[in-house]
Amino acid sequence: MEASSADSAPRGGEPHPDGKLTRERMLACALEMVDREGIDKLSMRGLARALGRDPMSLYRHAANKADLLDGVAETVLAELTVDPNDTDWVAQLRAVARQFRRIALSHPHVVPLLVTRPLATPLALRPRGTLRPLEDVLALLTQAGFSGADALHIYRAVFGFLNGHILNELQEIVENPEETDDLLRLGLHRLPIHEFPNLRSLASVLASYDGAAELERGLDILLAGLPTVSTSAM
Amino acid sequence: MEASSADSAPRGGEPHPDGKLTRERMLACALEMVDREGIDKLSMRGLARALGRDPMSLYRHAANKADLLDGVAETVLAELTVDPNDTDWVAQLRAVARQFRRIALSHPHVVPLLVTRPLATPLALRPRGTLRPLEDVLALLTQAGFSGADALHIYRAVFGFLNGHILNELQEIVENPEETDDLLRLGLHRLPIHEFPNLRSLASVLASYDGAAELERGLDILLAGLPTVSTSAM
DNA sequence: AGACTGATGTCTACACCGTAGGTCTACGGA
DNA sequence: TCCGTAGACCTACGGTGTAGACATCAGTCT
Repeated sequence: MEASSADSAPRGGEPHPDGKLTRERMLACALEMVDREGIDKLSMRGLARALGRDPMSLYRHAANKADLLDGVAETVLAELTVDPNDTDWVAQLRAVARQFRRIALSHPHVVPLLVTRPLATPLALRPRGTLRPLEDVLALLTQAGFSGADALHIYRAVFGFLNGHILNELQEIVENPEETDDLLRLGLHRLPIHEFPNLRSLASVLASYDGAAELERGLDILLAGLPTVSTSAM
Repeated sequence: MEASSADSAPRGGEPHPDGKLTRERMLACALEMVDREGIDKLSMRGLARALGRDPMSLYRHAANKADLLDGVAETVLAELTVDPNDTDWVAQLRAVARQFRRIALSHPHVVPLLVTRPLATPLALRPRGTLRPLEDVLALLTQAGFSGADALHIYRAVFGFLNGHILNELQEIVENPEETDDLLRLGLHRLPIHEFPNLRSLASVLASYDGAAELERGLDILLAGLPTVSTSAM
């Protein structure tokens, strides 16, 4: 008996960790694997191996692999909390934005899921945890006196910008981190000089990218510009 | 001879279209398939079938499947043209933005590639066609009198916003297009009323989303705000 | 002319994948 | 006591990406 159960969970994690397998445990483990090795290294079989279970048991807690990925995205997004009762809506949105950035940076491999999964699913069918921030921001803004339409508009502007920003920030990858010369560090020396003169000349600027500052400046522009245009154009 | 060649390319497209298989032809076919059925329905074998070739021949023109996907993204992005000599940089950026939106909307299934692929590759190793718009925008802005650093900053702001916007716009999916009632059309009736009151009450606003207008308003805010902050904060 | 070389296409094979369908077990309520 | 149901497991099927060996052929050099 022990032989067969040991055989059914041969490699990796504990053979039978303890107690039952819950959706949370499964998602937590999946998140850990994605954080470590990236999305496309996550397989149902590999996840089951890490949990010490049979691959098929996962389907008790997730309908699909797609559903599992949705769950991972939801888990990460659940770290984001919005206080709909804050009376200073600008400050609250800033706080949310900083939070969002921090979460994205600490789970960079999940970001593709965050931006990509909603493209496949109509709003109302998305995992509920995903809709929570939307609902809460709407509450925040209507309590601040905005109409529903304007609230939605502001939500879209802020989160659109936020998604764009973290996509930008996560693209800053240094090729040879140990190099001291910026041009070599970024690998820009391979670009033909006559084809990409501007890009090459920006090596030092590219190397000193400051994501946090960039986010703040974007928010400055956005939050300053938003209320002035919001009602007039709709 | 004919028998064996017909056997090697059994289903789908022409058996041996004509002439050689080029990278362009392969990418064009791949793009077509992605546009039709989405990214994850694209397999090397399926693509080969559609081309009437052996799956392995694809590897003469793409190192990987990843490389092939990069190629598809590059192909699409190549439709984007920037005129670096336009003396009105604001107008030119607006034109680029509208172009970008149009391209993204006509290849919605490629958008995940566009926003996601650069996350894996350091700037200098990205497909050249992908860097072309960046270089050209930098040229446009430095010719307009901006410093390199400011030019880069503006590029990031605009394209970050652009990415965010189209991610937003592509999320607008109606569940039952034939329904007339907005709440049902969007499927919002499934959301528990007491948990998502704000969201549910916005059915009509959600249903009348106008992407083009939204883009213009965002550009208004961004382009108005950008020059005023650009040098002062760096 | 003949040999060599490199690009291109083809075939086979391998390890891995997602998951349909069925079975075994344990348990809680009737 | 019996049944229903939830959880876990096993087997099996039809796919996947791609390594590695081989075939074909155009061109180039001798």
